[in-house]
Amino acid sequence: MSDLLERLRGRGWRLTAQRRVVAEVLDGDHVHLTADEVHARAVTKLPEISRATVYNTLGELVSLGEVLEVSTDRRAKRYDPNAHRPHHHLVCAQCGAIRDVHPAGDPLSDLPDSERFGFTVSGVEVTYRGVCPHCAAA
Amino acid sequence: MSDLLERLRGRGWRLTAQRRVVAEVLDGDHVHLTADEVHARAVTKLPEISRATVYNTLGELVSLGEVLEVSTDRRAKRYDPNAHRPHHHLVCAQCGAIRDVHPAGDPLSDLPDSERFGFTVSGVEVTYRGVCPHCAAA
DNA sequence: TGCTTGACTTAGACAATGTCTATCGTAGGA
DNA sequence: TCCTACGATAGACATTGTCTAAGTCAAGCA
Repeated sequence: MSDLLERLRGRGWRLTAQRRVVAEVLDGDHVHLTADEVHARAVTKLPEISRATVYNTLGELVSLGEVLEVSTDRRAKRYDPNAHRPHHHLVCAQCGAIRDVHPAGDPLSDLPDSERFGFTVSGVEVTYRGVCPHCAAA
Repeated sequence: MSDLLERLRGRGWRLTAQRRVVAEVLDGDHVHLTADEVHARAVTKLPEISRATVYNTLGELVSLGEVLEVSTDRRAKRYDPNAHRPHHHLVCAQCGAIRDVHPAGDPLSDLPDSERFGFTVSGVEVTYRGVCPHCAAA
């Protein structure tokens, strides 16, 4: 994580306590947190941190490419610190659990020119839907 | 569209003026409308239709499998009347335009068991991102 | 070390989207 | 035609995210 802080510093970031805390939260073992969850965890470390700051900081991390935004449902964006390895997501339709997955093949190459309608296609997101073992057992 | 109305009737739907109007709007040539856009168009045909009714009706159409929910951004769900032919979506990152696309290959078969983590995988959504010709020219 | 400055943070209002509830209306069967 | 359960309605409410104006502070510089 100090890697991340150093990288950010190198990009001209002012290193404030709030930003440090947000980075720490994302570095924990819980992945795919919502902005609100990030805020909740950040508050336990720095009670006076505001919601706007968390949103701002997450937005900055995303635009710097350090964190990915994931939109697997309409409820809330989730933030995926695993930005440096391309991957897709597998989502439980019942409990919302998310796993990173690495399918074979490249969906981009599956889209022929005739299906691109003149678009400059730059990326693709794949979301698998299913039921996780825990929900299936219940 | 009368097809659709007949199908719905066959499923025990009560055929009200409001539901008829929502179905008509979806049957128009504009695809991928948001709930709000559907409401706006419905109001021109039936001024007293309420927002809740549009939401309810769309939700019912979705659960009946007559319409697909599409979530290409965090702004709003969109409703895709093209539910009977499997397809994916190509979205302009600038203006939000959406096209239906039919890529080759089947992403489901690209996900090996070792990457399923015990999930029962039932579906997959693929969203291509890019810039449409119109925005590229601007 | 002690200023200065502009970037950062804050609280809270606001906006957009969607959901819920209590009440009223009506489609369709008897 | 009348009844009744299902559907529609208005509007409050919830959630998520954005914006603004004012205060605060990290980092560079003397």
